Amino acid sequence: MPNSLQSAFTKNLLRHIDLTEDERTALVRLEGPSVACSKRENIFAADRPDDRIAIVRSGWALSRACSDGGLTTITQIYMAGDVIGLTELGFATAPYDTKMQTDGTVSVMSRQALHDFAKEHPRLFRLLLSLVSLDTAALQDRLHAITRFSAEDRLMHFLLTIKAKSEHISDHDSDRFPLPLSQKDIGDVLGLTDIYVNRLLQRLQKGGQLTVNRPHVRIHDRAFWEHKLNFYNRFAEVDFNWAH
Amino acid sequence: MPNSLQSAFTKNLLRHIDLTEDERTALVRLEGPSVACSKRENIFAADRPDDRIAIVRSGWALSRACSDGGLTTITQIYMAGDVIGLTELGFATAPYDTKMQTDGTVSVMSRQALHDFAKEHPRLFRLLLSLVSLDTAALQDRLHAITRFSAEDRLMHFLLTIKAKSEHISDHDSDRFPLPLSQKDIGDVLGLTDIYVNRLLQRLQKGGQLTVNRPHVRIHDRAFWEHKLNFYNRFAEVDFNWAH
DNA sequence: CGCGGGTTTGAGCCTACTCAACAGATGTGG
DNA sequence: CCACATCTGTTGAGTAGGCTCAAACCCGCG
Repeated sequence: MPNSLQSAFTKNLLRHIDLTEDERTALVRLEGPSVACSKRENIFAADRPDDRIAIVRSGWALSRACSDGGLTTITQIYMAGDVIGLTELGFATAPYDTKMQTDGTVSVMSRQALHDFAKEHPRLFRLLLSLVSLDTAALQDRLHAITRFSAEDRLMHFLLTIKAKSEHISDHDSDRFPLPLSQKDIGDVLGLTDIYVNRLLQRLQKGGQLTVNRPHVRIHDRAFWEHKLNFYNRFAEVDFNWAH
Repeated sequence: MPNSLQSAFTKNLLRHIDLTEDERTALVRLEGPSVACSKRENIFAADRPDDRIAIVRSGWALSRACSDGGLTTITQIYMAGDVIGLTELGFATAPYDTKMQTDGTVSVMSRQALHDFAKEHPRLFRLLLSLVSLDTAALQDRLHAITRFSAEDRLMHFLLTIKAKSEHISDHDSDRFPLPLSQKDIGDVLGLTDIYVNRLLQRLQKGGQLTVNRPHVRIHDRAFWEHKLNFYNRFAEVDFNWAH
């Protein structure tokens, strides 16, 4: 199969292991057909039982936790090749709303299909679990950052994480990377107000540490920031020995 | 097998499904022998490769994220019956330090053993994944609380979570529950200073909302707090239909 | 009895928030 | 294609929730 026709999901797995022809077709079958989803469109709703999972083929999706009073937190960020729903297998109804953040395409399938897939291809399923654990570790890193870092450090930590994740998904070596989030959204990731995010972004730009060129961002001295924040690139660390 | 001899882990699973005799013995074999661990003893270290997982038989264990400057965050709280390491399968080295918080006992096993277990008992393995997802949801709830709640609400949210989790593990219906954490530790969960935690606890006690009787705590009007905070008891929601 | 870990109290300060207003983009319907 | 509404970004001024620093206290333990 020509490389260009492989889904982001398949490419994601190929980055870590070789796939047999059989496994490739199983992946294609698992993903099934994809549907176009436009910005803001709902994928999973936290108020309606839904026994499915989804794979993002293109675009970004976000999960949000909301409580009354308009307090919202963006709990997860999904990019092309990510699976939505693997951390929600124990729930009849998704714990959070998940919506498209950009236009994109998504494949939706039943948990049953995943179940069957796991039975046929235990090795791939284990790889999937390993990849999920990267996101969980990144989530805990973010928890630590939000819990203990200053606002500026939180912002930089977030930008480093997005950079790390987006280059894990599609390796482009430039320091430039996409960030299709409003300042309000960034605040909802970091626990800051949009106004303060604005001031931080300006300060970083005036200090020559960052260039914002919506919807793209460039970090000027990545290594310096990674060192300063003790940043671990969780997505670069995948170990898959246990599965063989 | 007499009920009293079953491990906390087995009891945990039994709360959700019936087990065949075969499955019970497989669980016993998976857990293997347990070792006593005293307070503060290390289980997994973030600086040494370790290809294992652990099951807590008794006592509490905590994972901590630390960065220089003494900033630490408690990322996970493990109680009897919990599995440590299922969210770290993609790492050769554990992303965080995990230590006993109280004296207790723990069973340690290789990922390979888990792998074999999953092959033999896919149904139980899926249940395990479902249970892991509860903790991940609780983690995201905590992220939301820390991100957007006031210090007092964060504290109450945390107490509700501990209460919910501890009664999920061993059902006692009293409003009293164990909390073997210092005020500094609580601060490390919530992103507050020990001093401020102290003031909050006193305020709640003086307001007649809470009784602290170390190492136990009693919430006086749980329903009121759950309503006020929009609290979801994730541990009460387990759905396991997808696995059958 | 001295020591260390944990808790308690007080005083002052700073980070990040609130409120308010405007400017620029984006989008939508007529 | 314009007019209006909405969303996003920008700027200023004042505020407060939770922090810092410092010191005392309590209690179990060697």
